Amino acid sequence: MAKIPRPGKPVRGSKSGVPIMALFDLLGRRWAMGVIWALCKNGPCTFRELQAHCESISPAVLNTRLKELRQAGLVDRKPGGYVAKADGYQLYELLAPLGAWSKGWAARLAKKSDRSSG
Amino acid sequence: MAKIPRPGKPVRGSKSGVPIMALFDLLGRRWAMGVIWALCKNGPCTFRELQAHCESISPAVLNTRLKELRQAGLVDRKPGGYVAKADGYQLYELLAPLGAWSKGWAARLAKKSDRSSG
DNA sequence: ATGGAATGCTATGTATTTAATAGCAACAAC
DNA sequence: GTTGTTGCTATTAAATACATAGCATTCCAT
Repeated sequence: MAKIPRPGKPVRGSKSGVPIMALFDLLGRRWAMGVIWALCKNGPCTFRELQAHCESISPAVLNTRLKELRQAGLVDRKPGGYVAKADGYQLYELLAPLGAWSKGWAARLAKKSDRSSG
Repeated sequence: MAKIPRPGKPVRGSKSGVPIMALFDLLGRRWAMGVIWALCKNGPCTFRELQAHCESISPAVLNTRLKELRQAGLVDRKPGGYVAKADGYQLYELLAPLGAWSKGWAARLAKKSDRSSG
């Protein structure tokens, strides 16, 4: 399986292991942010519920992401399903503003493509 | 080349094209956030300067990310180099808190691995 | 205890993405 | 015309993700 990024250790693309680079390595993987998002929005979920919330993630990838997020201390597994830990929620709260911002961004992009295509 | 995610259109892993999912698709690619980070921290950069700031990104990937970020309206190319556009800076400002947070996260993880490995 | 249903997850084969490296075409200075 | 910088492409290999099937375990009703 993929090497799991850890701050302080060399990370993909960074010898320094600066924390933000480790974080970007962790989050810059398919579905990583989506899983945190889904987990924090919907509360504790079973594996299959989480899979449903992510619409079309494959079990292999979900499982890999969950392992990574657990090793990163963001997610925990309890009897009954997966839960975001304190750090996971904090991260979600930092990510949350992106939700609102992305709507404006989408609108601006839509306008732009109006102009360029019609 | 990879399909570029656009809000409002089906995105990898999401039929709905909800803006946040499009954004996650865009940012959930290797180096995407790192490039925005580097560009906004260091100001306008030439291709090769950007490459240097990212330590070890390959030109092919950098070029791909830059194309995507330009299409997403986050980055612009001017004579003399690449610049973050307004949306790019806004996104950077939303991402910036992750920098501080990641240090605490790193510290907590380090403690945890102390406990588990020694 | 047997049948079903849900659970978490692995296995497999294929496609996509990224990496690593070399190198080209355009331009500028000398 | 040589040397250096620029932005970028080509190529080949490795890593990652996808899609699908399916297994082992647990639960519950019968």
